[in-house]
Amino acid sequence: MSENAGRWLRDEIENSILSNEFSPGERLDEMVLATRFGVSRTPVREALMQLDAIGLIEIRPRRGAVVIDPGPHRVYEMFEVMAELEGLAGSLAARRLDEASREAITATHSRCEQSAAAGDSDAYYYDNEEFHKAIYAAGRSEFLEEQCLQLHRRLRPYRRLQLRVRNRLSTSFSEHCAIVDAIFAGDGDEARRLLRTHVGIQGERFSDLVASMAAR
Amino acid sequence: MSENAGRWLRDEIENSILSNEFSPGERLDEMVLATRFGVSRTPVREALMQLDAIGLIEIRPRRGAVVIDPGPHRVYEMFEVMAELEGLAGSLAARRLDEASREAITATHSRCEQSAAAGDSDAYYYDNEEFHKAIYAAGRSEFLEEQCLQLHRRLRPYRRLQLRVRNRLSTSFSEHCAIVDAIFAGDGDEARRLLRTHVGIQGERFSDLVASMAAR
DNA sequence: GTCAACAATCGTGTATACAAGAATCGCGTT
DNA sequence: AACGCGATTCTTGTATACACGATTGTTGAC
Repeated sequence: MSENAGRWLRDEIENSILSNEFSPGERLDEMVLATRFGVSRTPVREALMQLDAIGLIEIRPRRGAVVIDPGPHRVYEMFEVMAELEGLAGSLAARRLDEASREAITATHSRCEQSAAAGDSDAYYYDNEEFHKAIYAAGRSEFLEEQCLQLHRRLRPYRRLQLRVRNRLSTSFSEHCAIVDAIFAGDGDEARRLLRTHVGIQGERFSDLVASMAAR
Repeated sequence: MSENAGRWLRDEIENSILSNEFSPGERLDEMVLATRFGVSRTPVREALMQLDAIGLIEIRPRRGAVVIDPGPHRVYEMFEVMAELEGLAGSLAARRLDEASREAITATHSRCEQSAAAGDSDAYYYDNEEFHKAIYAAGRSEFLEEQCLQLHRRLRPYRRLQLRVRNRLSTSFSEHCAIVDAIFAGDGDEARRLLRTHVGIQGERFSDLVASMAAR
């Protein structure tokens, strides 16, 4: 456990929410959490306050905390913003690319290629994350990178669902190829455009998302 | 005071930080805050946890909380992200504009015109905020609107400094005019482009920002 | 039988007490 | 006189106790 219980609990509960162990709408009882993690209510409350500030849960005064249920429309909005931020990261990456970032992108990109070829969607899920993180880092904007990582984290469960859709693996990878080309060519505008459409969910992909969310 | 002390304190301390009453780097002593606001340490700690989660302060384990000092470079990065988000809001606004939003934009825009004509930079500062908020709202994306408002809030002190720069008022207003035209014409791409350059700080405006930050 | 009002219970909000690590100050040594 | 080491003090981290509002269950009246 981390050196202070509050911080540790925050991560612990956050992971439980993002891995769907606590379902959206579920009530989070302070005493239950406290006994479950073997601490008093104080650090539990501090963790909940932080999760409320981040927007993962909602604390209604005197009525306890519940896991926020974004709903399909809001998830769509979040992907829309994510697409925009990733687009910016990509355009910055194209302009500021250095040797280390280039290698990081190449390495994660080829790992994606292998997973896609193997049809291993779980492996691709992980490699895809690393690929995108490499692009965030290549943009050389700490604030942007943090924002991207945070949103990426929140959207993780939905992204996972998305990947299970038919043909998504090969489609995703071929989009990656074009993105890498644009970044390596220093074409910021093209990288931005490609990343926006890659990350955003338009047309039938939105129905896919809704369907997979309803399936839970 | 709000119905619970923690929430109230969070807003109170947040405002104190954003209005520069607590300077960047300053140490926030729990007992001092508690006695100052007439409460115990418990709600103070809860407020601090939330501010830490938002990114306004940093709580170093066992060593207390300090107000984060972004530094010019990080502020630049934040404006860069803000520009991107506002660009998205503008493009959405252009596509989804309805009568109510159109009127809100028109109203705030004309208030900006009056303040700019009067050379009243304090009034313009406020009207400008409302104008931008009207655009966020017109985009019809709750999540995006929230993100915009939060970043806008955090950048408020620096924005204020910016406005004092010579000629900025009239320049800003003429940019507003073009933005309004693009949105009302339904030209999302143009609105996006104009807002990006309007909000972003490039070239000499970055030096202006650094200079005004150093002046504090 | 249904609805409303009241009471009991449960859970959150706040204060306080205690424990433990960090910072500080003083003393001793070189 | 300067530096290092130790004790003291101060502040944070956690637990517990208490108070108050919300929720729920029960009883009574219509």
